[in-house]
Amino acid sequence: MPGTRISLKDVAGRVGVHPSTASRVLNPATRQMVSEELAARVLAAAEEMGYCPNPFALGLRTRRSFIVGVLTPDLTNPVFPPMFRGIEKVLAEAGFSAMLADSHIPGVRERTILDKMKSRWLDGLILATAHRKDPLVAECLAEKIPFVLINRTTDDESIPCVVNDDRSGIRQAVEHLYGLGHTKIAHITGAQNTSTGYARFEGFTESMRELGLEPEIDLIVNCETLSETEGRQAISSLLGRGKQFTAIACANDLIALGCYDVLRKRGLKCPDDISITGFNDMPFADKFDPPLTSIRIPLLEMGEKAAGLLLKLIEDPEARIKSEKVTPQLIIRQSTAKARTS
Amino acid sequence: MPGTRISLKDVAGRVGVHPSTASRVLNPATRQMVSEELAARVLAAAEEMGYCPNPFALGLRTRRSFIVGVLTPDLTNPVFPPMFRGIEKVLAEAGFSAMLADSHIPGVRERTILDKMKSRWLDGLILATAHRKDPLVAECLAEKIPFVLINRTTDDESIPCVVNDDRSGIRQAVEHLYGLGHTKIAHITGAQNTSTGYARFEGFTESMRELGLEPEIDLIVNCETLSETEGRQAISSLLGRGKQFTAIACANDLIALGCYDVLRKRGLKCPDDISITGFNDMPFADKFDPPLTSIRIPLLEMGEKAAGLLLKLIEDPEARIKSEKVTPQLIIRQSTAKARTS
DNA sequence: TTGAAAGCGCTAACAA
DNA sequence: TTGTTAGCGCTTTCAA
Repeated sequence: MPGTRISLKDVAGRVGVHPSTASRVLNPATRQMVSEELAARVLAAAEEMGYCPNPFALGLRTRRSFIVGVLTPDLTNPVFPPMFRGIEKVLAEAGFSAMLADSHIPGVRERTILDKMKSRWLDGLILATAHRKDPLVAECLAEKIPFVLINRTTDDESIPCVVNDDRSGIRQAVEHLYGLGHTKIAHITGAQNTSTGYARFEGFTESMRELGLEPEIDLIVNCETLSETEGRQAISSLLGRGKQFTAIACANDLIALGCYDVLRKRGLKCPDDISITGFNDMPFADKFDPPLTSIRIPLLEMGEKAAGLLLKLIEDPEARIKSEKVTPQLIIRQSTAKARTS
Repeated sequence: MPGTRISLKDVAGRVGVHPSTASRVLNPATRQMVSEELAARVLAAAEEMGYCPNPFALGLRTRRSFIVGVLTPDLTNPVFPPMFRGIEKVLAEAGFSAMLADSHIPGVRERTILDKMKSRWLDGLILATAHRKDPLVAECLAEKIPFVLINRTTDDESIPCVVNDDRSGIRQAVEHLYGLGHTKIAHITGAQNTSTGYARFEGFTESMRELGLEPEIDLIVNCETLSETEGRQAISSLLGRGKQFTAIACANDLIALGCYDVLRKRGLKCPDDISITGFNDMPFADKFDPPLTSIRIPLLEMGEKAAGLLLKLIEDPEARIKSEKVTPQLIIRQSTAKARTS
């Protein structure tokens, strides 16, 4: 940026030492090579002159940018801003900045974005875009790029990630519904090629069986995208099958909202006719009509943890990183109620 | 990033030319200096070898990073993700990337973030954090940093910005309420040290007067932060004043949601007892209870325009940039209804 | 403990 | 039209 451009040479000149000496002082790791008295003078001069290392020159030498790339699949999905905030907070504390790209359109744009991020020599990547089998993840792995997955992971469990315990989440929803007397419970899934969609689906069938309820194939509908639109289609399909059910466990809040639309349009009442649970506990879920029972995920914490893992990995690319799984919590509101005994 | 690190020298070596020749070919602006035949060979080699310029070396020479910094005051406020998406889209098309920082806590963190962004030699800045008198904006101006304001502007109208026509927005709300028979209309403002809060307040009093309604000081409450919490406090204060009113024009949807809470807790009905309008038309405003009448802002378009202006400014820092004002639109839902004639 | 010198990869002024 | 050279600002080896 324009303005003050004080170089190391300027600082060194002011103190009357060689630039390399000034460099040694300004780098904490090499500071003890320099006499205390000199170091103090250099430090004072640097401070006074407002010295600030040129990131290009620094990067050219050290191949480090102190920039981390963050890839989100859809920033307007309210789960991502808190995650990003957590990420950025931890990064900033460590002197890193975050480059954010929102792929929005899956597939082609993800590819482009990754290429661009690679070309920028970032120090690492946080990917919120992973699929269960993801060529981009495989590529990062092959190229030994330090990276961490967040929110979703891949089938390869060795990859460092920070995810929510989706099985636990959906189980809490199913048990809650069962506790209200529901036995005919439908599930609208998330995309099965994402770990979240898949884990929630598996968690659903598992917990149903544990309760002695056989999950019925006619009561499960797939959604490829977590959106209101797909939610509307899904519940319409469900209602069209003529199979009775009194509750739906949705893989996501947006899908639940899509269900709200269709129920209202068809004159059905939630929760009187059909109970609905969401997933994510998005902001203002308590303001919906009816307030949505959902699964709260510690999003900020996930972001912080992901950034923490990545920083470790950047420091030592060979480090054994332990993935983290955070625990979600059922938030009961008014979209779920006792099953009608009709 | 690790992996392939093909330098210009490598490409030149393969073709058997001097690195500077290869450089000339790879830079479209200087390509015509090189014979077509040679240029083609260099281009082919670069492509084949997957050459990608080292951004540090490039930046060191050209002082350009092709990175733009974006500062938001609160990314979890749903107006910002669409803006960011618009920004990033236009930037990406021009080969730029976006560094995002969310100040969250106003004041101190904004300062830190700006300092860090400056230290990174970004090519420009998009600030969504501006206050009417903003020392950071003044600083960017003084240091001749290319920057554009988005969403909010400052009192100094010469600064390039992309804002919404807030006066028009609030006027639409007031006229809508008036059309429903409301004459005792309250206003919960946004922070008066932001252009949005101030313009909405001014727009409110202006349009009230134009309708022959004198805005009453007792029916106007200030909010410093656009949050549900402050909205709750504001409407509580309003209700406590004992002055009658049948409608509230809120400066923001979050404030309106805070109002919902208090009304419900006190057993008052919206819109039966009190009509409420929001501002921003946040996602899912149609799903609230009741669906919120609000002012829709073309957020994506604002982001795109802001990025467009900034790119112009980066290309020519002396360019005369014309600020843009986008037009909002009233979206009528069920939080507003005919005034009771009691 | 400090200074000198080389070089990271690139561009641009100057030479040929 | 192409090659040579210098240098952007920094770190790091080597020498003193």
